Amino acid sequence: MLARRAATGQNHGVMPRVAHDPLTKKERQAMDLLHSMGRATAAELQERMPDTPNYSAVRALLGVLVDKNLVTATQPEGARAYVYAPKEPAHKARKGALNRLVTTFFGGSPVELMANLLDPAERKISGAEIERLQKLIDEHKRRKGK
Amino acid sequence: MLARRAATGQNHGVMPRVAHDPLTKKERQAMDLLHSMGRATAAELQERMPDTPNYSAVRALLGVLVDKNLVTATQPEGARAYVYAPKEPAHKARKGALNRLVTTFFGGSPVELMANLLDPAERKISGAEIERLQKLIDEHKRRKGK
DNA sequence: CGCTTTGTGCAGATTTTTCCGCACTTGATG
DNA sequence: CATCAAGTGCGGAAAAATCTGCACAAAGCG
Repeated sequence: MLARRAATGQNHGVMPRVAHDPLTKKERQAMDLLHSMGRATAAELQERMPDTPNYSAVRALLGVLVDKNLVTATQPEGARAYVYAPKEPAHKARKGALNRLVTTFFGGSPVELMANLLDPAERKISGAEIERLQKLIDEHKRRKGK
Repeated sequence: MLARRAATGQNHGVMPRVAHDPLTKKERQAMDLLHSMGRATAAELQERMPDTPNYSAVRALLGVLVDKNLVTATQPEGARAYVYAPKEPAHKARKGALNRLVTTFFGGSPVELMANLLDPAERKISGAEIERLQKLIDEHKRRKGK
């Protein structure tokens, strides 16, 4: 695929689509999956896709993602199948998603979000985890306070 | 609109589409806005929509959301224009979004997420906020720890 | 009243997404 | 070497989403 090569390596002739327009339904699914998986081949992704679409369909989907410059496709040395991965570094993607969530659901207040995570009697958080969290907060206090 | 009436009130004949299938691009935008706004008329929503689509387009969009049973359309007593609002109670919507985020970006670890919110030297959190957070944690410790 | 504004209810047209098939290539296998 | 399995690169077709343009109703107003 021409587009893939262009997106993966340095591209000259063809400026890839700007695409800060939100993603398509399937595109979003694929991206989320890729983010949680780190990287995957078309086949691997297909497995975890809702309604498991046709292999060709998945490949096509990945193709547009590559065209949009959101995903890289690289061919591992000894392997035949392309491996796809989100182009945006994980930490940035996280930050973005987090900000979006905070503003659309928690009126811009991160603590409000955290409250939600802590509160609902859902023992989702282990003691050890809480300790870690406590340390983070201490740290934060130290850095900021005085 | 027939569909709207059916969705808003008790619907007999027509089972609305199940629709926990992911939302469309525009649908997602609209839902997010509605969530952050609480409620809005078609015109109000239109204003805040990216690329400000045609009024008819917005109305159509809202229409499908109503059909999918994700949004209610009610006609306030003295007013002419319908007012649209997310059907799912805010706290549930939040929880859902949060869970999704945690699993797709933070390997299922809420604390990892919080760390991200605390860490990056981004003074997003005021001292007072931190205090509140600290209290929440104390609370959590008390409830859980023996 | 007439006129203007703001909305509603369709019914399609248009544009995007999404899906699929097929010819071809390549590595493995017996 | 013949055959299979797994991939790839298109090229459209099929389905969905999105947008738009009326015609008509109800209020607001000079």
